[in-house]
Amino acid sequence: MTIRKERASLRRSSVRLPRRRAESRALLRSSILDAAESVFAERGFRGARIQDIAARARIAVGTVYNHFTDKDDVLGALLEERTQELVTELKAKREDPKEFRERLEVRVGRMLACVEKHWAFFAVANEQGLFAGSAVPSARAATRRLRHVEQFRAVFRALVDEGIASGDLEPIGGDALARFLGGTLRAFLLSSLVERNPDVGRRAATIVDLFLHGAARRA
Amino acid sequence: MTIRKERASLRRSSVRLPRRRAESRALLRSSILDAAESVFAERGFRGARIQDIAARARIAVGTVYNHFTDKDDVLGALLEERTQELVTELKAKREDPKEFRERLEVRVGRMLACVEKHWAFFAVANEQGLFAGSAVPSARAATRRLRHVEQFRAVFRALVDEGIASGDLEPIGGDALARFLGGTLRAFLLSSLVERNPDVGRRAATIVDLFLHGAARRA
Amino acid sequence: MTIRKERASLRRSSVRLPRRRAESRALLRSSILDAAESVFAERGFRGARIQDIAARARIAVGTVYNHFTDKDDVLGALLEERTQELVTELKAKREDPKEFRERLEVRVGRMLACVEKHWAFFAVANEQGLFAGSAVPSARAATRRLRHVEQFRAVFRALVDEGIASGDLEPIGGDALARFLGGTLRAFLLSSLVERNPDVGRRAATIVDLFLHGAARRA
Amino acid sequence: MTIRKERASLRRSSVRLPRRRAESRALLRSSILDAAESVFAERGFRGARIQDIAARARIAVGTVYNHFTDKDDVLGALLEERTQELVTELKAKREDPKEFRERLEVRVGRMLACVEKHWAFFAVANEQGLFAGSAVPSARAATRRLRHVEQFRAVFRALVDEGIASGDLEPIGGDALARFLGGTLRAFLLSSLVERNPDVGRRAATIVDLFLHGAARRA
DNA sequence: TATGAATGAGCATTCATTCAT
DNA sequence: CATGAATGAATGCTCATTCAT
Repeated sequence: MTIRKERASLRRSSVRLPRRRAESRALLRSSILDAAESVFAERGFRGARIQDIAARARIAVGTVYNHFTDKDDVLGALLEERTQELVTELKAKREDPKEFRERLEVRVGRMLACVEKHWAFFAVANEQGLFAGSAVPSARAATRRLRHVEQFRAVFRALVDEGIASGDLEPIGGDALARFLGGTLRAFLLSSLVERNPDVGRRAATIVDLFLHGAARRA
Repeated sequence: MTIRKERASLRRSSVRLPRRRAESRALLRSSILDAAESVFAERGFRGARIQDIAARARIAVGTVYNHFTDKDDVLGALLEERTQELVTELKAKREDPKEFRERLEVRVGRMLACVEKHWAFFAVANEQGLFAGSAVPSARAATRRLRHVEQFRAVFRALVDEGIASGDLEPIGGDALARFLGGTLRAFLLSSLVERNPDVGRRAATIVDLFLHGAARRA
Repeated sequence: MTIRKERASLRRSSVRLPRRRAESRALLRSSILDAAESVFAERGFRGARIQDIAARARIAVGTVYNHFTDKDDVLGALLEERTQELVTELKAKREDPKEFRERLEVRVGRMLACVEKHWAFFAVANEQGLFAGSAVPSARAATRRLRHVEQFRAVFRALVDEGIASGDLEPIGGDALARFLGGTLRAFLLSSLVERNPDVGRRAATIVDLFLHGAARRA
Repeated sequence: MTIRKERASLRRSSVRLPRRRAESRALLRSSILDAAESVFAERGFRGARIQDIAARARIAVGTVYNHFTDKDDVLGALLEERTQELVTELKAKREDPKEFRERLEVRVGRMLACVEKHWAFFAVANEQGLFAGSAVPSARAATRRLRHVEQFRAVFRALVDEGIASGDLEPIGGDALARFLGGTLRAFLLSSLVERNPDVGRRAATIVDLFLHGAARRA
């Protein structure tokens, strides 16, 4: 309704209309992905019915198919989109502190925040084995997923390599450390999902501390 | 048909037969669970067809229903059975060393061995959120699962509590440490699944080391 | 958009425009029918999607519905249009020769030419049972079709009746002869579709010869 | 019911049961094909719903899929089965008369009888272009169909070649004559479908007469 | 009037479950 | 008990049709 009025008053150039259309198209696509994210999270990929996704997005089934070729495509697009968003968030930023431990804390904090926002995606990603292959869904999706797994791994790897380079981490295999970091994060991410503890900063500090110095009693 | 006749002619003692029957029944049940484990691991719970499970167990579909009420029941029984087995394996044993770090290594080692043997179960358990709730399959199964999750948690918790009690671990929240241990294990378990590195002992040492002292460069 | 503006600037007489409009309307309608003809021929009526027809006519789906009430109507209009055209072509013309055999040859020749031009329509007509009821699509269309079948039959019947009247054909039932003529034509029409033999005249002669004297060895 | 009783009284050997099963399986398959034949004939291939076929066969939808992989497979099997039956019927038999015209009459008569029995199949075959390609259904079915078309052609061709060899037919191209015969037959077959004239013999004579001597007035 | 995205009824196909043998 | 064919509800996907622009 609002949109229609806006359009009427804004009708200025022949370029305007297509732009609007593209916008609304993108909006719809995005709301389908949002709906899919939550339905996938609730019922798992196979348990999710296109009908449910459509209903949650308040559109008709057919409309889903105007934006995605099939169910696999919805999943693929979701992983693509969210992975991109998250990986961007996790990469180093110019304003990040220089000292390793602080850098780590900042970035782990960002990740926790992300997860809080997109916990549903994490459930999906986990089911799809994004954090470590488990089930074997459709072959088509599988190829696509590999790329995403790699992206995540690369982020953790880069983080760890930085630490090794700066002499802040033990020069054990970077791969093992990356996994260790991932595992530590994961352990607390999952509990965040349940507990909804809002103090992200403190948790980040705890995580980083355990990652760096372990659980052993310190003198 | 043939089998029944043979049995009839072999009838030896009125005690013998029931025992045989019970044995063969248990054997069949067990082989169905084995089949289910691998099929669930390959295709996920919803992706697995009773038909596939039956085929892998070299029996007819109907036979599955003579042993389990429905698909959910197969999953439930599988989780029950394997969880039992694993938890038993993970609990302290009398012959375990007394010193904490060694105790830990021995038990982590046992766990790695378990996983190697039952990697398929871990895939299933992971999908079912046994290690941290994600997807929400059938409600019926959900209740049952909670118990399993608790059993696993309890094992880790006990392990960590021992360490805290003996003064070997920082007295942070036992829950957090239990999660940390779980996460660290998980990180390496998953890679074991892929890499199939046979040297369990060395990996256990690495894991325990990281758990205790973290990844930071040591002086 | 552009088109509308151009039109607006070209507005010359109040009479002109409506005529133009009517013309362009008819043109569009006709191009939709052309598109429909080829798509129906390729995929059959039920297999043809309005979308395909629109695409082939280089218009939007909605436009099809501005000219026809529904898919059945497109088919109906197509049959109507083409049947009319063909029947006109097949009827006796003033310049046709008087002698029966020659008349026959001329008209069979015309028919062959028609088919060559509208082979796609024949495929459609055949599917619709225009040459002999087979499938039973929608009831609405069925009524309409009957009229077309009758028109075709009438043409053949008239041709044959002429021959009987002039004493050139055996006075067996006119209906049977009409069918025989139709069948003979059909046999060669279909091969024309495939072979694309351009010598219409010679084929017409062959057909007429077989129709008149049969396949038996002549002394 | 009857079957069950029979079985009880006949239970003799372990071979008996499988044989029965195979029989009932074949029976079911056959009744599905019968149902499919009539539904395809009524609504066309695409218009026919598996549900309709199942209903007409008085079975559940799923049962259709226990016997055929998909809808295309049902069509394919139908064409296969019936084509085989018909081609067999149309081939020369030892007891056929030696004289060409009589041979022809006998065989044309057999064909008419066949059609009367399987008129529905002819409608299907016609839609599928078995008698002359028109619509283009699924690619998978297409390959299969080609074989059937060829079988039919071969039968007509053989018939005509016999006539040419024996000097009873004009040595025009055998292909053209085969088509002519096919067309003539077809013309009357289709009318049989409608008229249900039972006197097969007389019609066969008429057809053969027209095929051999044409429609021209004889002295 | 042309456009093309949205709609949702309709259909092919799958698969958990039953049950006669 | 084991068997496996039959069942039919459930679900992904299609496509004729509508309607706001």
